[in-house]
Amino acid sequence: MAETADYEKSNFILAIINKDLEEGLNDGRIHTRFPPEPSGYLHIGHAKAILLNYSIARDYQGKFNLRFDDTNPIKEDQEFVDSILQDIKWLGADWEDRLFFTSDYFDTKYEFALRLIKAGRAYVCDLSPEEIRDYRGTLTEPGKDSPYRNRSVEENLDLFARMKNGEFPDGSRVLRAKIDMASGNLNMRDPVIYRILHASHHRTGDKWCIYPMYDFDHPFSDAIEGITHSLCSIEFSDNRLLYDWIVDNALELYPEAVKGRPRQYEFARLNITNTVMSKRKLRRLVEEGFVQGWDDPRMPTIAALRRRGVTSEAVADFCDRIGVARSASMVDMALLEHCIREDLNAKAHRVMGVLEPLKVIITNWPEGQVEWLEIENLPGDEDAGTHKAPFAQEIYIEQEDFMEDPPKKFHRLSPGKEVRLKGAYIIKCEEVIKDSTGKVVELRCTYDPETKSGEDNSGKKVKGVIHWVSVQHGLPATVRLYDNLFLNENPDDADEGQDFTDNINPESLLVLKDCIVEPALADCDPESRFQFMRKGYFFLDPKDSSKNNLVFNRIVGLRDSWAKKNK
RNA sequence: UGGGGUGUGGCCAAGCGGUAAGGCACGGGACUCUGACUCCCGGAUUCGCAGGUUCGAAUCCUGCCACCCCAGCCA
Repeated sequence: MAETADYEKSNFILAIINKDLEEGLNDGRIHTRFPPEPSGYLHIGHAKAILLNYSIARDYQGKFNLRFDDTNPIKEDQEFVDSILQDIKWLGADWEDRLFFTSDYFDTKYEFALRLIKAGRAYVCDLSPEEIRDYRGTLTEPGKDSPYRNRSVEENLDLFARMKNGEFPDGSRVLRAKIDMASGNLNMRDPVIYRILHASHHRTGDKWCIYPMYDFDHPFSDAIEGITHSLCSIEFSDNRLLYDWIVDNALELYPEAVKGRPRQYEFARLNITNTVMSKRKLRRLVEEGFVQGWDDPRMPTIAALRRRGVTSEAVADFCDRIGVARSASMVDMALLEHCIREDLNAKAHRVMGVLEPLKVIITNWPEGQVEWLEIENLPGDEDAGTHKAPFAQEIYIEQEDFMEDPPKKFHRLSPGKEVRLKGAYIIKCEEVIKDSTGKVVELRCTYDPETKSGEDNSGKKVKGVIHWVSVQHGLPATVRLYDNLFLNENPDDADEGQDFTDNINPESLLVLKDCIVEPALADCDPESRFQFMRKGYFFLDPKDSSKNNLVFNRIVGLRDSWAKKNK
């Protein structure tokens, strides 16, 4: 679990909230929201936004809404609503009874549009999409007024009603806010606020053939719900001027519909090294088969993290530690891994699993004898109890724990040397058996009966302790080792003519099919995480694992200073 | 002379005029029946750069520089 920070959590948004509270804004109410569009899967960058909004509401005794921004039926689907709901629940952000859809307010929004028209602040424009773009001007040149800008209120009302009634084809007309075609802020150059879309909506069906645009819809929805602090990412900074324009107009023209004045604040979106976060890129990875799906454990999606075995507590701790600021940043993947290890170290029971087995025969062990040894579930935590592991004449150890010709400071097994088997005895390597190609296939060792774990009176001191599993009792398992999906810290750093997909790590997934795990894992809770001692943290794959076909995902490896030193 | 932002150690990030928090990463050491965990110790004379104001500046002012975002009838 996350430790409580020994310093005051501080960021610019909390500072704003504290100041607002001091000044008595919004009658002291704090109300946030998370507004996903149901058009894709959530990733860890969304988790940052969700947890930020949720924790602010929680910490200030405020409220947190979940509102789907479903204004574009062409891209949206119930399937995504379902997955998003599941992800947010998993993260622990509780919207209580405030699950909304922006489409719930389509009628109110239509009325608001009518009022804008009547106030002479919106007009129906017949320009084609290309013409609208041309009239908009460029970054450095002002735009020019649409020839339809000064239609009469009556004509606008009539045309807008006919748009709504489905009399015009898609793209033929739009409703625009009348603001300023010369504004330096492109969003203010008479933005489109309604477009014609003869598309069936996942919630409203065929009721509408005009749909509001985000810039019109979002601020108004915030105002309707009584949101006080509308947090979004930096790229919406330029939209804030329009956001305020809409809210001002709502307050003036439709006060009975709104519950206050929401303010928009922007913070930097999350980037993490060696992965990608944009919906477009994630979609390509899935559609072009670079990964096996949205929940492939190598993906940064919430679904993938969950499937991999990462806990929501670790994700929350991570989001807490990265902070909230406005500068573009790229957080080191090592921090996420650290948060995962810290969480799992405290709760994952220790078991033994041999990933790449090498058979060892204890020559002086009584044939057929089996001794059930006690293994602590969580060293240092007696309440976690123990479990039993069978020790017998034939065991497996890790191939890499034996070296015929070891380097200095190799604390494991080698010819004539001793090592302790975790929780069992000290053994000595007497003989190395090889196949015709010279590959080591078996070790003959002797054990010292005086060295039983916990009852060792031999006075022997060995540096190395290795894990093992009884051949006779071990359970076969498949283990999937995951590594960064991308070789580069920034996957977009690609050579001329290449793109991020050329930086994919060919070894991001390593499947080991001949692993052996201790029998205690036979009936384990599929929801629990384990530490395979000296190997890392593992989780039963929820999709592919079954009683007779154990499949473990490595959530994250252990820190390994030996491997690092020998790089 | 378009608009909006951002620049604090390798990566995040506090700081808001009183003399550089914290975390990750990294290096060194201790401990260890997980080369894990844990525990110590180490690091910015300096806050994009240059001037200025001040007894005193990362914090205020001026001017530069670098980088990010915006020209969907996407969100």
